[in-house]
Amino acid sequence: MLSQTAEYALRAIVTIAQSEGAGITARDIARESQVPLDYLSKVLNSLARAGIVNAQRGRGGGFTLAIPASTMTVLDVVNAVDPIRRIRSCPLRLRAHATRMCPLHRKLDHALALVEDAFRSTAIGSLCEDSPGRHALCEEAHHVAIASR
Amino acid sequence: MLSQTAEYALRAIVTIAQSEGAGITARDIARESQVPLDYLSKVLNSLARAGIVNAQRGRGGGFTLAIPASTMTVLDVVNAVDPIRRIRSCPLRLRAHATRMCPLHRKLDHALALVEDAFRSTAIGSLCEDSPGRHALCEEAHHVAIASR
DNA sequence: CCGTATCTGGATAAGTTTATCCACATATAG
DNA sequence: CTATATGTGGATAAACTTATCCAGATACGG
Repeated sequence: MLSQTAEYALRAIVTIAQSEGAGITARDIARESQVPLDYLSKVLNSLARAGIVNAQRGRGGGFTLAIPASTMTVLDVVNAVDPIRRIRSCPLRLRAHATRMCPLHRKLDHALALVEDAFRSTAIGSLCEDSPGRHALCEEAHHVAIASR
Repeated sequence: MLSQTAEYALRAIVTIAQSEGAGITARDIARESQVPLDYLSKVLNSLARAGIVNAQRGRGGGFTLAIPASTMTVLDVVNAVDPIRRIRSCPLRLRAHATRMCPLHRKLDHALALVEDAFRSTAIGSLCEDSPGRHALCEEAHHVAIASR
């Protein structure tokens, strides 16, 4: 549902947010978030142009958040690289479909709205807090990794 | 968010559902739902193999729903052509990310769950009912179409 | 000023989705 | 039985996304 690019962008943002504001290089982000460096560079570039992160070139450079993690939302990040496109008019563009297709597209747009709302109400900062004992996903991944050896 | 293929499949299903159970040819579905015929054929084929529709070859043939419109859900159709893939384990597959990436993926999966629920709770039949006065999308599309002349 | 670390961005390739073309199988009407 | 309408499916192309490579610009440390 989410593009690979958006997934990478979110991983990168979380990694930057967790670097304690000190700045972190693309190379380190790539390693920590398991994203191919060269592709990540493009993504980070998009985020910089969107004003989501600050890029600092040269020795000692790297990336920092341009917006506080407590304020920046998942939606901000997703929209910067791969905007959620709400369905605002019938793709068929025919009045005749007012009673035939549009109930469908209203439903689909409603689902998009749910996602948009969920993303908008989730601050990046809230993804960086330690909440011990509730790490279901990664625990499971760990077991799977072991099982598949 | 939804693939073009899923959008086409849903349009096709709604069109079949509205054909009053008499059966409708791929050509007619393509015309009514504004989907390229040759591509639609593949999609209909997938739906047939998934048991969503019945295909009847030869003269007088066409497609009918294999499940009542009141029972078939949007999720059934979407999953037949382009399944919603929930995030059941951390894509990074590292225990070290239990506290660093997984809060993100839990959130993303939660959004997927919202969409899945919305799709599962919407029967195709409910998209075929006339509900006069609430056709915002197509009305707007009509205006846009006029304005862009 | 020099050397190196870093981001920037163009070029290209690989992979996936979407679209098109067309020969063939199948069923019905007459 | 023949002619025609229809779905099936393989081959191919076009478009888009994702990935890789690498030369260049920029900034800092010494």
